[in-house]
Amino acid sequence: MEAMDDHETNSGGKDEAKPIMVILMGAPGSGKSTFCDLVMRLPTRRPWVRICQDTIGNGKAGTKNQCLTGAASALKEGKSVFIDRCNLDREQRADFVKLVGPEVEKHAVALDLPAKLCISRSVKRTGHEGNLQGGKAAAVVNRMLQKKELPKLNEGYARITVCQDEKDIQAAINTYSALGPSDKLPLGFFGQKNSDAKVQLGIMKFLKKKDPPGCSDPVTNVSPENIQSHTTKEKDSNQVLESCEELKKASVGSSISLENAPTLAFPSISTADFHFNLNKASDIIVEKVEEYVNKLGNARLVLVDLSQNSKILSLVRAKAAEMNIDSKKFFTFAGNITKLYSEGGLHCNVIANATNWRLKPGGGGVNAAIFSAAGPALETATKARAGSLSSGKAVVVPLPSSSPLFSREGVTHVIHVLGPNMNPQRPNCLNNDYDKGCKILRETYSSLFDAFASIVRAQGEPCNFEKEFKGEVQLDQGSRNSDQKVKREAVCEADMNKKYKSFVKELGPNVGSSGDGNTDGQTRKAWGGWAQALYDTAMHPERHKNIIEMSDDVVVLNDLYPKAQKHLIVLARVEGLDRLADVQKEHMSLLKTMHSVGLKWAEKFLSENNSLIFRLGYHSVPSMRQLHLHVISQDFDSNHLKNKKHWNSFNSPFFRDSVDVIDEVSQYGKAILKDENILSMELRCHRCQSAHPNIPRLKAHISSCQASFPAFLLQNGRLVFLEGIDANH
DNA sequence: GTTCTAGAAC
DNA sequence: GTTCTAGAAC
Repeated sequence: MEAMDDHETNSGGKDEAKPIMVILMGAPGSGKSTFCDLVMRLPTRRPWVRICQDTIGNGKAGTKNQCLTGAASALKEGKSVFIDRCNLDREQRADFVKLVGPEVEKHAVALDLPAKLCISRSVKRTGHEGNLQGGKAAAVVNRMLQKKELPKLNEGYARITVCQDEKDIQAAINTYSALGPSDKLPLGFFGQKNSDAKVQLGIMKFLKKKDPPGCSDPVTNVSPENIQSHTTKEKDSNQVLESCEELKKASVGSSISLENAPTLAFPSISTADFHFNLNKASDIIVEKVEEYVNKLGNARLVLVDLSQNSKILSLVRAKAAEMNIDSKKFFTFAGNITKLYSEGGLHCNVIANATNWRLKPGGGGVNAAIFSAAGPALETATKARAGSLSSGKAVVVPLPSSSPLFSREGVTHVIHVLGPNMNPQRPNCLNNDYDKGCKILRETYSSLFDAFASIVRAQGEPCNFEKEFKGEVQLDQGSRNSDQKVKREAVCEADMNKKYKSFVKELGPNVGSSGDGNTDGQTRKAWGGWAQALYDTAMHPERHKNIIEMSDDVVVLNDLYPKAQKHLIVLARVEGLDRLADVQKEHMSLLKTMHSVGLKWAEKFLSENNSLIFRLGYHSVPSMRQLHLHVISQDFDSNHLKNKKHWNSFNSPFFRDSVDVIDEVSQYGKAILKDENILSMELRCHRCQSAHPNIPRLKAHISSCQASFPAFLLQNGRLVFLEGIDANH
């Protein structure tokens, strides 16, 4: 909570007094009323009004509407308000956020204290305004806490403070009581999450379905999106169940937002240590962003600076607005670039590092911060890519999964860039030659955005897919510089050994007949002996039992290790069609046949058990040779489902729905594949999307979760279930 | 794909 | 101490 300990108020601007609305949230007993009392005790500061649902009814139980009316009129009078009610879930808070326009800054202060503490306080107290005391309190608090959703920036708050202990609360009280009538607080997300949170972070966060869009406020400097489920820490299974219900509501009608999109977070290059003129730099940033932002499909660019009062951010913001740059695809963000997800809820899979020519840690600023946050893994991986960097250039470093930036923040790549130096105190200064400086800075941003584009393309984002097939040259900024080792393969450093081993294996006797050659520059694993079973079944079905249907095109068999009550495989019988990556337009009719055969079986199972729900699809990177379609019921009730890979191979974008594959192949001539790396991402319920720390807990949860499936799965026939039987239940 | 198991996490 | 994961062998 460094920010609050410093009493970071900014009374610099002589703005006229502007009221703010502070929405408190916390269980009974968390200390909301005390919080307000303590802040308001100081008469010299900002005029405050406390809107408390327990007292607003004048003896009778107050209503939410009374609170809304009360808050609106206080704000109209120019007073700042505290909304003192539990406000534990998003829906409860939403009406207050919507109450007034962007002219009133909305803050959230969450008093997120241990349940035990709130309960013991509630049980003990007498004379509570809401008359919640004694034995009943425990049950009520418990029930309420199960609904708890920590506030997120995308609900519309300019500032969020999460307090998890008394020290945090005191700091927040200090912050708000020191706030004069025209002072402004730094915006963004403040407050530590429990470091022992059970939430596993992985790349999933870039891919998961999101809250409905539309909460973005172009005036503020915060991301329009935020974390979905940091609230799952320490939840017991009951609580998770409860939150299913909430998510169920939330998932109805939600649409896919850009939060899934690949995102590059970058600092302003050369304007800190290298003293580049801010005005000129902001022109170049906006110019380059405008040039690239529409070439990047859905991918997003985010300019990040540590300070909310950052001059470069406000310059760029103003110029970007002038140029009408799509604020969903480009925005500024005040926060620590190494903690964008964990502290700011912003998902950035790629971050740029303004580094030094030696590509070494240290030197202060962003470079020191990124190297330090990423751990030694980044240094090693960087060394493997390049030994030095010249200005104007960029080098892409895939971040090993061992790096905390990868596991905690979900950063998969760091792009090092070196901008022009205008600081005479530093080596290679351009002596105020801004002609040259601007030219190099432009080149730097081009290198950066090209490098990002190459990552986006390599990840096969649908939005960029078409371009890839129009024969655009794959840019690999990282291997362009002459003074560095050329490593074309965009694989994680951590995978190098494995890949090398499998390459060596490939030379051995185990190689399958249909070449494991390199198409499109990607290394392919050789098939182990154990991986040939399906191939053999396809070629010689007569040698195998367990086959339930056979034709010239396909063989259908029960999966030997079913991962659900019903799990079968529709196997293609074409020689040389080892996996989805081999599928081309010429296989369209085969794909359709496989789909209809799979569908027929799903329908047969449905006729026997109408509560089943099926999904048909392929693994992006199968373990077994020979193209096969999985037809799997969505109960995942099976002892064979044992690990993360099992789960994620059926419940992440790694699983490619047959309907989508058919669309993609017909449109682009091949299917979009996801990397195996995503199999190590966090475990989330396929229905309510709640996160779970391990497989046993996940399985316990899914055995009873009845939440609606995400909207994505309910579309385009991705899920197969009986008409009239609602897949939501 | 599974099985086995060391050692991390609890 | 037990549970769980993840890597290697097959």
